Amino acid sequence: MKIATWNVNSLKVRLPQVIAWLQENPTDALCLQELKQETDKFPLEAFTELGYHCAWTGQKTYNGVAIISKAEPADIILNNPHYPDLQQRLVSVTLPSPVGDVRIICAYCPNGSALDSDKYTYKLEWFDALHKYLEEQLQQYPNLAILGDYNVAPEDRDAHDKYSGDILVSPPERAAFQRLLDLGLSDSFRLFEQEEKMFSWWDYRMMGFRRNAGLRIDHILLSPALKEYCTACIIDKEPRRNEQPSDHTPVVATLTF
DNA sequence: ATGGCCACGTAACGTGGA
Repeated sequence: MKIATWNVNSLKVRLPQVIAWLQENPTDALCLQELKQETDKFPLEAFTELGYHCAWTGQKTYNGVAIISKAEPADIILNNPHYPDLQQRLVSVTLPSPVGDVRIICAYCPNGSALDSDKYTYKLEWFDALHKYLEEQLQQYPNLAILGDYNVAPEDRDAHDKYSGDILVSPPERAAFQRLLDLGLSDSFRLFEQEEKMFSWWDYRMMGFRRNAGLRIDHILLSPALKEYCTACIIDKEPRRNEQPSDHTPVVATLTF
């Protein structure tokens, strides 16, 4: 089973790239963030033609998340029942697997903007609410994976030099991320030996990708039960080389049952 | 040369992203 996450920064613009990527990389569950389109504008047919099912929620201009899956999703939950939020950032589904149900959660965590911003406060609150939701979901679903754009680089090695103490790497943000790990979740990327300076996002400006001036902020977290089946986690930098790329690139985990 | 962005909505910039 392959599961993946990709912040596409506008599904309207990136749809051909997502379709091409899926054709090259058959994936059991692909979590997309930043659809930037209303729920009823979602290009369902493009995915159904490829044999995929979809669960999604969108809004105009901002946010929006989707889970594209080979199997039909069950028990779909949109947003966080513990956190009334107009911003569409969370979708959860259950998929079948050889070892039973697997809960897949797709998250687009807030950016936070700046340390003195109201958006930063919102970000930390949002993480607290996510923690509560995950705690509950983990009790219900031992096989759980939460994939998405966390907008947190967990450690110094996950950030290019120029980032220190600022937004995306500040201690409170890292603590919020760590509290998720403290639920028993594992950062699948760190289960394996990896090259140094591996990032999942690069600024469009200042030749960020060329200089590899990036951040690792897109993660796949696995519950203790699911972690046992994880045999690989890679960052696929190829789509970042596309014409008109997203500033994020996919992260892919392999589960071998 | 040490910097040069991108997408959206509404109509030439302002906002947000990270």
